Amino acid sequence: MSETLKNVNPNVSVDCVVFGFDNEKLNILLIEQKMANKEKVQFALPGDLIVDDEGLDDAANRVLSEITGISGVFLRQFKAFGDPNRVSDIKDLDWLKNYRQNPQARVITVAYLSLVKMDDFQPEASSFAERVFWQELDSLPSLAFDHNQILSEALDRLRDDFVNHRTGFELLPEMFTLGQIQKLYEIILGKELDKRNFRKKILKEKLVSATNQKQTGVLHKPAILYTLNHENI
Amino acid sequence: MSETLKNVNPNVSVDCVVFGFDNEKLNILLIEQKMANKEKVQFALPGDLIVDDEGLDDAANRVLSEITGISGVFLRQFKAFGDPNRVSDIKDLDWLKNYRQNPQARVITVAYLSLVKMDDFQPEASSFAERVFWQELDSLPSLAFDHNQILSEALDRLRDDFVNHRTGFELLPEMFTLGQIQKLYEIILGKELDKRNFRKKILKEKLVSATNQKQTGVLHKPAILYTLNHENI
DNA sequence: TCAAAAGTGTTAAGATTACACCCATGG
DNA sequence: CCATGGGTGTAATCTTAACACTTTTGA
Repeated sequence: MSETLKNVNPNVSVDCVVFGFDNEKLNILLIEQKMANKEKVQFALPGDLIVDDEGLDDAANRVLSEITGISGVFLRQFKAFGDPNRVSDIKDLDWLKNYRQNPQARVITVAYLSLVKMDDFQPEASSFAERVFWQELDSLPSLAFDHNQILSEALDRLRDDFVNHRTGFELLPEMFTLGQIQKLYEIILGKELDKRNFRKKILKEKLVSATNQKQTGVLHKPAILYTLNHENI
Repeated sequence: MSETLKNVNPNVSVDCVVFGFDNEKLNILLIEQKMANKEKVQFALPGDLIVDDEGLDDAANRVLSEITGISGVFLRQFKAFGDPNRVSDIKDLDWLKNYRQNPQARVITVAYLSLVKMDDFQPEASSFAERVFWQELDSLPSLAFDHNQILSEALDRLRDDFVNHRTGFELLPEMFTLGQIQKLYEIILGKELDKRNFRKKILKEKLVSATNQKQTGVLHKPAILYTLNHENI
């Protein structure tokens, strides 16, 4: 570890909640902690202490990249978590003793949120991660620290941003069908939508433009392919 | 100062953006820094380092109370600010040397937001505040650190919360007229609203109930007084 | 009688919701 | 010929926006 060189701030960390979309379900990027005692292994969000000459946004990008190999995603700050006991649960003690100079230090974490296409990224574990993997959101394990709580608040915020601030379109392929974009909405919002009403709305808002191409090789009527209208998002 | 006793965390502070409503304008609670050299005095948001056994929300309430005497307000976290140079501007050096054990320490601040009725609070300066006062939002001075930026983001968030999450009704007196509530909206949103449409909407949403009382002593047709419907907010 | 804010309805346009059938393709 | 998802329109309801005159009071 290069922590001694980098002048780590012992009191402030960042944690990254990266949602991944695979056209079917929402997933969440988790790490398995690297521990000598296999019984003490836990799952966690990728996150680590910041270093003293970087901003919070930079720290979030660096940490995500160092632990999971994922870089170039848009990470958005959503909340700071600062319960004085958030890193003093007995379950987390072994990990802290292994990886923190001062395991008792109180740590405030600034949580970041992102939503990506799973296909675009090949997570590779490094640093204190034994393994990095995508976990389906509807079968989440219990996580280290207060990471279940952070994740739950992240999901609320993700949905809010998706409807109110039109984020999330970057999840679509270059060309896509109206069925695909509807499915994206349904998965993120966790509910079904009316096909005709959905199409009317998307087309009226001019979020997408039809190309002159169609799907091929599908076992049903091929759909018209659309592209994003970046100006109107 | 009791900082040495309280085990202050040198790296994390809270700052409180308290908006005050006086039925006419939006104001903001500022302090004037206590400094021997009167030429170095600056205005700032009330804020200070956290201590190590309190949560962030608790810290915000404590700090606001210690510096300004104001307590019992609902403070809502809205963003962490962590630019590595946010407390290293030359203009802030004298204050830091006077009041911080380690003036070079990098400080991440967690910013809180509140909106109160000015009449309900009598700010009283203590700690490093020479003076505490309400400043009209449309004639803001230049502030210490990055406090102008924090304030600007707080205002965006205040407006967003006001329309989307129905906060702010606590600013009304026990009984109020529809004209008063409309003015509240107009001041916070910074724009005029149509009287008939506004009334229709407020009444349809059942946010308020008419009482059988009216204004007295006004130089115009007396208005019906309303109370809040707390269930529907 | 004047000034000041209260109070009041209608219309047009746009947005939202509910709902059912035929179409084109590959297997 | 069948299974699959693609594609389409209408009517009812609700929401939003624009707009002007009369009322009640105290000075």
